[in-house]
Amino acid sequence: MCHQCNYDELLTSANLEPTTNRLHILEVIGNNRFPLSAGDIFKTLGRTSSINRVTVYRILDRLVDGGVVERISTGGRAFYYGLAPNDHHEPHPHFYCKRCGQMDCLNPQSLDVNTDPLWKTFPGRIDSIEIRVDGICKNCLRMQAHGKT
Amino acid sequence: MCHQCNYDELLTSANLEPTTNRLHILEVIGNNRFPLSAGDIFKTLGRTSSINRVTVYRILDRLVDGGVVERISTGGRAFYYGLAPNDHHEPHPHFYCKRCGQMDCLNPQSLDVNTDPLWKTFPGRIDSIEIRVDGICKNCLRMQAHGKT
DNA sequence: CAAGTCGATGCAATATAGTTGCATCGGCAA
DNA sequence: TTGCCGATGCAACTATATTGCATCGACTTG
Repeated sequence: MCHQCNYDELLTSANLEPTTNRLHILEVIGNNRFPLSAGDIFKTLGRTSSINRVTVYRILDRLVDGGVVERISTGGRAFYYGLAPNDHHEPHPHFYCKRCGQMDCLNPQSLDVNTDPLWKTFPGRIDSIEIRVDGICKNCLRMQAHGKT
Repeated sequence: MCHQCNYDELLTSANLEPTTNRLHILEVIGNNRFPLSAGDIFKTLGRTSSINRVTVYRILDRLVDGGVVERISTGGRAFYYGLAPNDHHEPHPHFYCKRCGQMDCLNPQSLDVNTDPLWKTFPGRIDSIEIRVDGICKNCLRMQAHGKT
């Protein structure tokens, strides 16, 4: 959830016209405290407005290109999307529950990573570093313990 | 490339019969110095033997379940597979070139990660931590510079 | 205003990666 | 011999994402 980001501004500063659809998508992503898949976003939007599935994909591509939104790979098949790191959002690792597919944001401090050696020695261009923790979330563990697998 | 791993042994110690197909797949993965996608593996095998696409997927699943092979997510759509960390193979981060799709193994020392805070505070079960660096590889950068985009 | 241009969007078709259901084959045990 | 079982193959299917082409509406230019 982000009370500090002005979505309209985020869009224009990425050279993207703030169309209704784009704002809607950005709001859905920004108002969520964990990353969502394109499908999730499509379903959420479908409840209130009418938008084409393809448009969702296309807008997500543009948002990612513009650096407004971050594309996160899961241990599963779909990509997830969250607000890209900016003044209000530190980069942070994610947790992916292999059982329920839920993806969560971890505290930026929960992993202490020193990337200096990499930047000094790597011969190509580095755009981003993604850290994902895979496992079973608290909820699924509890259900499993109760035999409700 | 692994001269130290005995693939047959790796399989049996994971309670998997060392069938020809399994050995072939494990060899392809182990003899490669960077992770491969299921499609890559299928194509490689197809040159010398005849194996079904589905069998490749199924064997890969078993190998991952058995902890012999590691499933790595890319910035792209397919999973990649490499030998799982063992006595001869330290866990290490990977680099994914967004241009050519090539995935590379990075030196285990290239990133210095302290996971202690996470293990202490995380309420669920942690199975693995995946670190991926995305960007453009040396080769693609060079081609770009020469205008051969 | 008419004509042209362009980005945003929609719809249908297609591509890609992976999965499922069911049949068969070969080895091994009863 | 018979029955069982895991490994494999084949075809169909699913989920996710992408492409091609048409349309619409805002804006520009004459």
